[in-house]
Amino acid sequence: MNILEKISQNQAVFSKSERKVAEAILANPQTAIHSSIATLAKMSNVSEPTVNRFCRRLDTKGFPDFKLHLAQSLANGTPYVNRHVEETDGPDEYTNKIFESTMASLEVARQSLDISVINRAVDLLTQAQKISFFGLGASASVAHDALNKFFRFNVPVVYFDDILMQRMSCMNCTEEDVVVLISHTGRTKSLVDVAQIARGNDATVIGITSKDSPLARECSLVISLDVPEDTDMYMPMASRIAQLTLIDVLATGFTLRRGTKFRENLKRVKDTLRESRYDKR
Amino acid sequence: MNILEKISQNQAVFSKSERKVAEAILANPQTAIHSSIATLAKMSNVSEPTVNRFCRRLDTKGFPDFKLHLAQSLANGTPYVNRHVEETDGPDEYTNKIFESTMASLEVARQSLDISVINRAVDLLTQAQKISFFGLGASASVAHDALNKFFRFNVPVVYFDDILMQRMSCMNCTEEDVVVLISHTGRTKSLVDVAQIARGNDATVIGITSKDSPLARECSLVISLDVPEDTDMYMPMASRIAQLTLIDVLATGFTLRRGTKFRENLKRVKDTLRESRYDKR
DNA sequence: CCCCAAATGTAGTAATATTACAACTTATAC
DNA sequence: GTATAAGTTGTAATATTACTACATTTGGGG
Repeated sequence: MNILEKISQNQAVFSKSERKVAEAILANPQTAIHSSIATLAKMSNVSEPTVNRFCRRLDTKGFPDFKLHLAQSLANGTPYVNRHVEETDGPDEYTNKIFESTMASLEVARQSLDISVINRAVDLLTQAQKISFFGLGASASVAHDALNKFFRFNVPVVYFDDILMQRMSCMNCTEEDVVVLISHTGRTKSLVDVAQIARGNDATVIGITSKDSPLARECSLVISLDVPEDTDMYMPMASRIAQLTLIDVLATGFTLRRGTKFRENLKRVKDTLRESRYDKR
Repeated sequence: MNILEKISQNQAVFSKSERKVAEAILANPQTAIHSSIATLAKMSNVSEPTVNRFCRRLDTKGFPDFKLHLAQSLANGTPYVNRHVEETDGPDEYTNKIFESTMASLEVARQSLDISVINRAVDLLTQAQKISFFGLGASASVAHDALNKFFRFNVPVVYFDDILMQRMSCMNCTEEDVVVLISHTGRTKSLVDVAQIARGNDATVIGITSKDSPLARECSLVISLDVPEDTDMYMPMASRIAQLTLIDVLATGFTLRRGTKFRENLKRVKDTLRESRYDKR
């Protein structure tokens, strides 16, 4: 637990002098971590052992250990967990909050991932005759991105953000095809339909969605991403980034499974792109 | 800057013994922060002053100060930027490495951002009669995502991933239009052309690209994102995530500028979407 | 092979933190 | 009100830890 919060919460437990120390630290934690026990004692107008006792009361081994904990609390850009954007935030505030909460969501997503499922998904993708990526709305751009990645692998790959095209494409599926469906909520009706159609034609359906959703129930394999979505803004933000990172993971797993020679191919693709570019000076 | 990155990057600068220290720390940073200089010296098979010199070479005041920095690096969910995926990595390894390096890149991107430029960009976007988002390849899906976001704002917004459509669209630009061009390298020829056409018609051109690139030179305003791209995989990964997060920032700035009433509109858009969904139990 | 510079280690010194204990404060019982 | 015990705080001694100055070693070039 964050030691700064701990200090402000345990105020009641502290003795008079200890509270002085707490105040001195809270007033300027950044200075505190760069001070010696003597300096901090002076700043708080108490003796050195008092500071030491203060540290121990917070379940640290002593002053140096306490400083380490404090340093870590300060390092986390997110001292107070839910850094939602406020009405009154200026550009620097909302920029930092969005970046920080995006990073935090990625961390949560990473921890919620089931590696064995990822591995299985990579298995299925490498064996596929044809891969389709479908999504709608915000998830459409994720599917679009997946197309861009897997297209380089020289595998037949398909992407549509049009419901009818998605349905028609799935009508012609075979059991050797893999269909990847992307949806944060997993409750988009037409995407659930697409899943059923694909399954009806024996295709393998991989869902990148939240578990226990209607879509999840129709999939052969579900990669569930439990990302806390910031609903304040009424737009998918963090969920989408997590999905994209997952696509990166799948693409990387794909290339690793294919071996070194395959990666030389990739380099050639990249080299070809260079012709459409201005030279790097 | 993250001191763990610094250690792995500066390997070349270190002397033989210093490298031993670096290895010992990288092998088990968690232990390192709880050790005294003597313990760490033993673990690395060097003398105490060597450890001290090692710390100073990393621009810290000494060993205790170094430990503080190290503690802060460990506290951030983002251990190393340079955790490249290896040939031999298993699914859990490459998954974690990709998530971690993505988070690290976001942190780097955040620090490289110029807030005043963001603020200016939000200004321009809110005043625009029509907003266009153009990108090619991997950046196309970012533009696609931007479309999805800004479309909800009830502003005329346009997106094309087709070069000809992009050009034609820019032919009809006016000075009240804003064109946002997305490109990691900023060296894609046809996108530079598009910038010139748009500028020729007095439109405002915002570039989300790397600074000092040919594209940057053609833009009215450049939001530069300096993200270290992992080139091992020959695919844009981190740069794209940073671009998307930047889009989130711009969209958020946009809504904040428009005020509360505007945000109620957004809620209605979201509520409308609900009809296409299965109910949440 | 020798010299010089860089690197590393040794031993002493300085700083910092911890402990033991004494003095003081406060609360409570009589 | 006073005695006493418990709790709090400070002082001074001690132990730990980090740093500095200098000696020794190593390695590379003439």
